[in-house]
Amino acid sequence: MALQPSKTPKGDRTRALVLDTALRLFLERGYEKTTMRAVAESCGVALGSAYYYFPSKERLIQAFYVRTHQDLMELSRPILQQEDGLQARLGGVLRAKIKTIMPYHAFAAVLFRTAGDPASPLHPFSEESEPVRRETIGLFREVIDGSSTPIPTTLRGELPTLLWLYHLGIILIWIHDVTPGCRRTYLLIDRSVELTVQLIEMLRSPLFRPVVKRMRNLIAEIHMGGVAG
Amino acid sequence: MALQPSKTPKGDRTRALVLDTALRLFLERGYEKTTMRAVAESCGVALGSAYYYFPSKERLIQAFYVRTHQDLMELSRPILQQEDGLQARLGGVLRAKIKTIMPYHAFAAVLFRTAGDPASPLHPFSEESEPVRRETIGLFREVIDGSSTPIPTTLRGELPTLLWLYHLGIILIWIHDVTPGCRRTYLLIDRSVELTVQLIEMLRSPLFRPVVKRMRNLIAEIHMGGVAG
DNA sequence: GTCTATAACCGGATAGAC
DNA sequence: GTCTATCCGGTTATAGAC
Repeated sequence: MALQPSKTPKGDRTRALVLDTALRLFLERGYEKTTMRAVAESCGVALGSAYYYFPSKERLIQAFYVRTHQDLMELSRPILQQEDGLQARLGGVLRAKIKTIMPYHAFAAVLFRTAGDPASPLHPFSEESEPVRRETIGLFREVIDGSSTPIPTTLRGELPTLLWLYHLGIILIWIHDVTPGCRRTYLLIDRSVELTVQLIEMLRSPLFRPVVKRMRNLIAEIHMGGVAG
Repeated sequence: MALQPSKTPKGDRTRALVLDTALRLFLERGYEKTTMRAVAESCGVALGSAYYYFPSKERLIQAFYVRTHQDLMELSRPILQQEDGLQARLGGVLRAKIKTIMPYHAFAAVLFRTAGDPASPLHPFSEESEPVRRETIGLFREVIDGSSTPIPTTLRGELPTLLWLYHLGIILIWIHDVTPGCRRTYLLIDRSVELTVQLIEMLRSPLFRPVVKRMRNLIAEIHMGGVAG
């Protein structure tokens, strides 16, 4: 995670205090309006101390990613134990993802705006995001592997990464969703999961052999370029 | 374009001067390292004057979008006049797009990092981007309409927007492309255009009627939510 | 070596005089 | 429409305390 805990218990406590305070203030007044000075003051440490633990304001966001990711992993476990249809597994995990980030919807825009910036340590394809990305892709592999629905073997290797990209798309839509309770996002999850499962089932037909093969080559090319690699 | 040129010729000149200087400095030393003070100093106006024309540093980027977009429209005209196969038309326009933005590859990251931020006036789905977006989607409509390749009628309405999204994906890959001359991006354009055309042709089969219908509903849902609407 | 605190620095943005 | 002066907040330097 590269967010190395400090060496002493005291440091750990201070670190957690700063992070909790920051996330709370982000929720209360948004990211931009929360100054580092306010975070430090609000939890009774000096500005320099906050920077000792978090080298930049952005790093506080990374901690947020890690935190909600852990929530997702926990929420997913019972789902993957109980369900065995692909549709229920995939839909369950996606709904769980939205559930974990829902409290932060008000300032989600800022949290995810680095998504397009390869220079930022926070964008989903970056080195720093690698552990979380790997785990999430692994989660989608589990979604597939534990499912009773037969998967086209030619696509089995790539599918987890594709589903991860798909889940990024859902998050993008959630960011823009203004319906109460983000109903629309949940609706879109249901609809698109249905469609996705239908497509996956179709792709098993030998009719699609050439198209699937071409897709695989394309995905392999993209991987070589470093994206999602 | 909402980048209203000012009423007086003098203002016009100053405005253009600031913009040209800014883009030049962005090219020379990158976006982050170009300070507004440097832009102002470098073209002999006061800092406040630069801000009189561009209310924020970000707005200079918007001017860049508009400029390269105009380049694309011009480059596309001869292509669409000469080619009539879908593959040649789509591929030609996408290669032209990359050509127009290629000089800015070094700082492309920054230019496009707002892609995920709904709060920014610059992200592709925003109100301010609407004119450019509408024109670009129109360009893709022309790509389809003037093509000799038959298009599944059920998808004809949505296809331009889908192609526009696909072109955003290509740009995302280009941003991350480190191969000399961005060879990989051009290769991926060729490969993915081939695949896309093949998929479009397949979707004409009545076999796909239910899937296509479901896709249409899904896209309509997303439109209603405001994304790409 | 681990942590805290204070005082700058730097650059984006704004106010208000002319 | 152009300027100067100033604010504001992220970030950094540094001096020391434990």
